[in-house]
Amino acid sequence: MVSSSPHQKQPAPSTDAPSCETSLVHLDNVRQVLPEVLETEKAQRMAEFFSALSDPHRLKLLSALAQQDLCVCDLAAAVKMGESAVSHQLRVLRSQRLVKYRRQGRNVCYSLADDHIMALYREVAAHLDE
Amino acid sequence: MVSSSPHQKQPAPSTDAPSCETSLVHLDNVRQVLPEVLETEKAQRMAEFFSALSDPHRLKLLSALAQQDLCVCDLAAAVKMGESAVSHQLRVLRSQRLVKYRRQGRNVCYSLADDHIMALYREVAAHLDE
DNA sequence: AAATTATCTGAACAGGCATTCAGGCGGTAA
DNA sequence: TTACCGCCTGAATGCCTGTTCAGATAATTT
Repeated sequence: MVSSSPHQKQPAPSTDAPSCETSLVHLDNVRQVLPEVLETEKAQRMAEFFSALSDPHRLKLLSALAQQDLCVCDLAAAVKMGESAVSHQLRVLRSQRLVKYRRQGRNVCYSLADDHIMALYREVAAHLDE
Repeated sequence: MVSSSPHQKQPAPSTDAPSCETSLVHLDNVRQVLPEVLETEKAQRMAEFFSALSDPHRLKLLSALAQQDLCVCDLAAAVKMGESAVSHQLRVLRSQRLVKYRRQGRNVCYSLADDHIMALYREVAAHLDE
């Protein structure tokens, strides 16, 4: 740790360029944190994952699957959506490997990808109920 | 558990209306799962929470704050965004109580709301690296 | 084979969200 | 007080996302 409390004007940066358009940053703090900031690509992937969970219908689908494996038409009935809409949403969940599926006759049976997901689910539920 | 494998045509439902437009649902499954499906309001709140995490810039901000508390202009420098944009994003994070803030002189210093958030963060990172 | 059922897909439209720009507010220093 | 700095806010624009409808594909039944 270097200096920590806000704003004693940085005179002239020793090595790097100032890199800040308007405000006077605390270069020490920034330099310390910068290498730990999530890389863009990783941040992107993580954002896509959370994005898959950021829809109430998809969360309902997951909560239904947490109970038992179900085929598309049952899911549609359970969450009261059209089957096409469900199919689209399941595609999103699949793309983030949140659910698995297998054919059973002419139905397609969906299930949670792993328990891991449930753990996360409960973690958030706890946060919201705090 | 009642019957579980797909599609032996339900003849006439005993009590409830069929409630499905096109496909033949497995009423047993649906009835069993239905009461466990996330209520709309709760699903909504949870979706909003995940939505706050579904942006790479916000995740970068959080990863920076995970390292140490920072004021807005430092955050902007750390994640290479404009300060106004950062401010808008911080508002989102605040609205979900992901971050706290306090004034320090004329700066506003942000920090993670609780460790809880970090646990969740790591959980997801693990899922993505699996 | 033809018909039926379950699911998926693509295009089109509507609604919501992130970014930018301009300006405002609160705190600090001269 | 006046000037300045850090941060916030609101409106406007462009993009991304969810839903719907129509049609396609796959598996089953007659």
